[in-house]
Amino acid sequence: MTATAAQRRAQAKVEYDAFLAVCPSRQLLDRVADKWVTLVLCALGGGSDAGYGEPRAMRYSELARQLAGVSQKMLTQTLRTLERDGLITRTVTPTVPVTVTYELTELGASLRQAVATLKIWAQTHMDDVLAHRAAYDEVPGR
Amino acid sequence: MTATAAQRRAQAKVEYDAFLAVCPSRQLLDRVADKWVTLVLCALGGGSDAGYGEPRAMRYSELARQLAGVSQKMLTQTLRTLERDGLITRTVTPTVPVTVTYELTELGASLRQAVATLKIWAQTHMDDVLAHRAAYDEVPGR
DNA sequence: CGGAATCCTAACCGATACTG
DNA sequence: CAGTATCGGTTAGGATTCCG
Repeated sequence: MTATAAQRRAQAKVEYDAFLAVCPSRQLLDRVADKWVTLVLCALGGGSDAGYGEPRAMRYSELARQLAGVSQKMLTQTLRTLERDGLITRTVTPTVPVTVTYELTELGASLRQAVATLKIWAQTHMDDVLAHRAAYDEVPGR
Repeated sequence: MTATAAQRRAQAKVEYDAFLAVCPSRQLLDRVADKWVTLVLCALGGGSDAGYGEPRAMRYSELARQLAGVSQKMLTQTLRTLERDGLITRTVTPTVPVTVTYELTELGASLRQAVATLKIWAQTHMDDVLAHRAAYDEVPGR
């Protein structure tokens, strides 16, 4: 007996998943998708979400203060993955107590620029989206 | 007794969370973050992840076939939120059995363009990222 | 100060079954 | 064909505690 329809579908799914796993866009999106990734990028980029300054190095505790909502677990985790991906650098200065600073790499800065274009879109069109959303929610039967 | 340090931190967190909740960039990112949102946008945009065609209407089952990994629950859910946000339209044709087609709106098409810039970045820099990642993983003690 | 390790809950999501 | 409804497993992520 040859493959059933269900088996063929399962196979297609596996292949598609494998494709997505190595798709560069997908990998990037998975990074950017993370709430704290973009916020850290922003903070190190020298601006809060509005307004831009010069990129600058920040200490762990500075970041924790600026991103008020983050747990230290998520902050550490986020910083690790960003370091691993070469988007930021981690510098340990052996003072007492120890001082750790984080800074955008060139690669990280360029990613921040790319993400900024999404921000532009958001500022231009997000009120449209919200209007549609409100209109949609007006209709009772759904 | 006035507010403790812990209380002040908690307060800051609440305010920051509230800020993020209404931040347009954040709201957009939360949408784009969704794995299937970008893939549906892409499919309706007429291209798989590589290559572009003309935007075109697609039926529910066509989408399900092209996005091989998606469960019908996630597909429906994704389509609903996109429709709610005015990014796609849903058209029901009362044939027997019923035919439903989805199509990008102008707004949706423009978002797809914006996301495409991220794709450019990915194609340009993602191998750098992967190289950093591999180098980082080489070092045993972490 | 800058973490690492542990526990625990909320949500997400897939699989399955049923419907107009 | 194009969904809706329900159940259950997985897991992301917060709170807490401890360490160099």
